[in-house]
Amino acid sequence: MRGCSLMASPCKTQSQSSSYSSSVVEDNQNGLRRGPWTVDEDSLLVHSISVHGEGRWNLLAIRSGLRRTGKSCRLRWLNYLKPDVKRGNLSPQEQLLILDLHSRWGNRWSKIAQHLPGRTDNEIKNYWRTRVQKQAKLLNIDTNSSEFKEIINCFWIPRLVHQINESSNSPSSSFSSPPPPNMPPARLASQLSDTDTLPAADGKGRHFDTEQNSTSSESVDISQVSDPFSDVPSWNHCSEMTAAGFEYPIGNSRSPLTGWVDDDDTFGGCLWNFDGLWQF
DNA sequence: AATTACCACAACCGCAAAATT
DNA sequence: AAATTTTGCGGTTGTGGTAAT
Repeated sequence: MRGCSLMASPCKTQSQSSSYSSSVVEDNQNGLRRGPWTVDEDSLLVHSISVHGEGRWNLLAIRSGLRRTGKSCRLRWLNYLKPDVKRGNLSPQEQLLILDLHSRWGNRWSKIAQHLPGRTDNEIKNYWRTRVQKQAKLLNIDTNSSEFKEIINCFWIPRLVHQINESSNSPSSSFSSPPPPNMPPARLASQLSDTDTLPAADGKGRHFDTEQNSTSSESVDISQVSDPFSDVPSWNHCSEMTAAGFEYPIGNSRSPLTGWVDDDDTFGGCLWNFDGLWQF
């Protein structure tokens, strides 16, 4: 795997991280610190929260003696320090759920995160940007386009389901990202309750693409959301073109060698190459 | 061995809603 | 009721690690 799965502490030992402050910026105007958190700061924040509890972040920041904004403290706690935050790679089940929920809710990261125990909106957002949008970019397709959504439905999701089935069928599977044993199973979209549906309008003025907006302007019909684990593929609505083998969008002259494989006959003889997505 | 490019992720920012005074 | 503060969200940027050259 390239890169570092985690930034501040997991890539480093405690002592290394303690000295990991070269990039910390001191705001001269009010003496506040910015940038990566040190182990000492983390300890201070955790201790302060254990004493005063969560909330009132500005006050907490002052009480703790941390020269950080309340906002920064809140973010650090919620995205990293909170005990139930789950670290590590997203399981195929989680990826599947993200794809499914995003198709319905768009960039409602926090809402999506509510259905992935231990995962933060930031993590899901990063996943989407670094994995999903990367693929879209490679294909020169807009992630909001119907083409891309069809690719998700016809290739990506089936591939994930395939991998999940494979890993469940063979305990010794070498699948690189098995679900954590103690993790509560993430609910599938098809298992969401009615209260999970979107209201007619959230009134928050959040911005998401118009197509998503139009979709989310009405309650989601759960019955129309196929179970991705079902043996009956939900991608059977895919067009003849994609079922027979996806063709590049008109005008896309990119070489098939860079992102596609056609050596797997599992899903119609032509598959998007997702391999990189599995190898975290 | 040094440099460059890319990647994943943590952290910051601006904005708006909600809560409090 | 208005003003102020706090909280939460989504978008964006910055950083360090690693692979490639």
